[in-house]
Amino acid sequence: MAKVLLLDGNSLTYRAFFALPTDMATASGQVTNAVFGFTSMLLNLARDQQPDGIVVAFDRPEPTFRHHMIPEYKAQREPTPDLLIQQFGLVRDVLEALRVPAVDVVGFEADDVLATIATQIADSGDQAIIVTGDRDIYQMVRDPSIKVLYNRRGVSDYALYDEAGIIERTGVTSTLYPQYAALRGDPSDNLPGVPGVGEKTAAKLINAYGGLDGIFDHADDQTPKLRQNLVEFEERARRNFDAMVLRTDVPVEVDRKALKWGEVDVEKVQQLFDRLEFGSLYERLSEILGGLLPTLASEGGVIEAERIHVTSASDFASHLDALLARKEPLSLGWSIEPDGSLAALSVVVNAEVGEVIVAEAPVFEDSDVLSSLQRAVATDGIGFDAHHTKELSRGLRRLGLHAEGLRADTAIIAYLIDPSGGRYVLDDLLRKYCRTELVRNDLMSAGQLDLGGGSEDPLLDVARDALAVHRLVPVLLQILEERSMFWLYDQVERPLISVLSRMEDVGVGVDVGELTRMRDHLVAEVNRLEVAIHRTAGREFNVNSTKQLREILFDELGLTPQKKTKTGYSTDAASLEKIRDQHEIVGLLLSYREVEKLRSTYGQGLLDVVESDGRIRATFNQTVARTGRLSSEDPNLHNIPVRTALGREFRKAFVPEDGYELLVADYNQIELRVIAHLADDPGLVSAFESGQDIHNATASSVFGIKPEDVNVEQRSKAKMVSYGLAYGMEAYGLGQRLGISTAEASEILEAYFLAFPSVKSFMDDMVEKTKETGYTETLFGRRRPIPELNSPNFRVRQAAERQAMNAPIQGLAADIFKIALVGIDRALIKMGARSSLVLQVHDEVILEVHPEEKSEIQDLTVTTMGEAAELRVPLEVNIALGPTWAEAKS
DNA sequence: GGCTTCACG
DNA sequence: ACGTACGTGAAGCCT
Repeated sequence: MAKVLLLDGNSLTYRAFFALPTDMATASGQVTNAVFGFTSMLLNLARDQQPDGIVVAFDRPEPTFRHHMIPEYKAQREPTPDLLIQQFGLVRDVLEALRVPAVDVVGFEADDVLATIATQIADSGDQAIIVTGDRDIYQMVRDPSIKVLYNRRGVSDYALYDEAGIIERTGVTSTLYPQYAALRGDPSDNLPGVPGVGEKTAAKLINAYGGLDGIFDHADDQTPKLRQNLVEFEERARRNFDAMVLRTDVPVEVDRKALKWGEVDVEKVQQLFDRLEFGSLYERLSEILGGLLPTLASEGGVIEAERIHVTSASDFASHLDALLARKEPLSLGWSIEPDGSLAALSVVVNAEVGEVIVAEAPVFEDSDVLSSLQRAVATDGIGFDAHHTKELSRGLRRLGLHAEGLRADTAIIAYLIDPSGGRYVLDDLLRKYCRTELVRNDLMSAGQLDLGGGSEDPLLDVARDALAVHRLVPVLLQILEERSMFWLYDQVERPLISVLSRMEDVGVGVDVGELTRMRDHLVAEVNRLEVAIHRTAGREFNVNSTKQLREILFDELGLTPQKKTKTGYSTDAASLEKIRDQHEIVGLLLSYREVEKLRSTYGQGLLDVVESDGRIRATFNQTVARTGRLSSEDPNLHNIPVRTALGREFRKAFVPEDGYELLVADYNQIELRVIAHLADDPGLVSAFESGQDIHNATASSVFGIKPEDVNVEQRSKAKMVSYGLAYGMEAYGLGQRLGISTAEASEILEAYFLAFPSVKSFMDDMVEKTKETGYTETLFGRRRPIPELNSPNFRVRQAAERQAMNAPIQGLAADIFKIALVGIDRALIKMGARSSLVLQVHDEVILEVHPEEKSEIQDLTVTTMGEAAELRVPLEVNIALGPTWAEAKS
């Protein structure tokens, strides 16, 4: 039998407000007496009653009566003070953080809602305890399923009533209480009853005649004075009665399965209780929850590395062995030399006293150290936690160690919790999630000169990192669990770290000779074009300077400016394209821009980063893109040219290891398929199921013509619409890109939404849902907060709406792709392949495959990618092999 | 370090 | 009247 506490939010907050002084306020001046009192009551109740669930109901007047935010409590009272009104919002915030449902129903008061819910609970065989300072609720008491915890006064004076208790207190049974109260009135509420009828008389009359009807039928039997009052005030008593009877048919449904007291939103509780300066309540809550909450900063949370052992190899190995015997995951800190080798490693020994062991590079050459370390970080070992483990695992790999036993990567988890969170520096995370400061300067004695250039003691910092990780891990893991994001972490992001780590190590082969030839050719072209541009302009200038270029084009040559940027007229390609006819220079500039871009970013840029073994090793970021995608830097291998013939040449310079081939596989239209799935649009789904060219099919639907009659132009328009739509594009933008008028673009858009109506409603629903929750969510639980959705700035809000439409689409595509990547890697390991993954580009994977493994890997790649997720439409994969990236593109 | 431009999905 | 497609990273100019 479950026990549920039902609280009257209005009544209790009201009581708390008048019981506690209003000078109780935060440093910033917010009065908190009522919200404090209410929260304190709730925590006491939770502690004393040990309920399974808690629900809080609030009054919700009809909108027409809304001259006040809440009704004047019990009608005839003085207006509710503003200081109290302010705090109702805070009470709701507290409830949200505690994950206690707050219920209100338009047109009903809290006690009607509670009466209804209590009846539902009782009917299903569970127990309800209603907590309120309003005596009307007495009528709801039923043995044994409904009890009332009546708040007599203040915040801690309660009486628990069962049926016997009600009879003892009032002299009548709970069911007769409304009639009793109607007669005697409620002096404390200024509600008059029948004069001359007090508690005793009311009870006597009710019990003698069974109710108001009987009493008024027998009025003649009473003493003359009583009789006269009864006759005179019958109508008042009956009115009282009508107002007194609680409704048990309020349209309200509480999800009983979700009713679980105790699973609080740790992050929100921390933030809110910190803001409200509820340090003591936070401690009490933590105690009630069994000490699960991390310390608040206001409680003086500071951690410091107290004792550091920089040990010899044998010391370090034996320390590690002792730690291994504990069978608990190690908390590690690390630092890496510029060359990528492991510089230092730290391990928490005793977090309480800040004891950490640290070892420096030469120690890692020792075979005992290596074997102990390998046991620590192996899959079948006890595992480890650390920050940014991709870099750590690359450092360990250079020592011949396989760090596959990762449990928590604090950077990755922090990213999953909030992908907009910036750089994920340990100190910041510790402050944010543990309200704890990491002491970074204890060796820096006063008067010592800071010469700059980093920390005064890098080894100590490495030790502190390990302590920070140790503190953070339980908090972060709990948040993942609370948000049902553990699967995404454990099955996708965590294994992906190792995949990316090895891809970075493997790198991708480059034909330096080919690349150099291309670069040289481009340099010559750029020079040729530059001369031509200077000649045409009539003088020399820096063509790469938009500022100087603006002068030439718009001042000296008098060309027509198209649009403005923050600093002046734009010279971007779209603008230049429009004025191509106005002057010979424009075409030259467009060519120059194309060639110069290729020369600098790709020709020179790639040559600059080729390593001595003829390979390029980029960094694949897993904590950058807010949608869940990966990114690539140093160099960016996600934007190697492909759209123009000249640019595409660069892909010929991407080659496999000698004797291998490149295998390229990409998803066909994955984002559109994701839209079809999410919107569940019949037209779009069937277009994909039929297997025909999707843009052709779309054009056919949009323009109302047969698929075979669709011309190139119509197909490209349809394609543009399909993609633009995933970004929340409007008619203007479509028009710009199609080179047609906004009106014409608007017609095409309308036709599209007419042909695929679910797509439109899906987009609208996304924005609506995100406004409510504050974040978008993919099918696999990846979240992206979009707070700007409620911005008062129209422009900001509109941009946020587009993000809310796009994030679930791009995010789900990213989820699917990551799942596929992990799956492919796993399959390669399982078959013991010599072939390796070398690149990934959002929906495309590139492997270098050994000829003998070709067909097996081709099969497993197609299968793994195709089965990465089960959508309403098939996931189609294009795959091809070749001697270069260019030639392996189908 | 901000701005502009442009490469990719 | 204004602004107008999501997500990245790099090069180069300029303050």
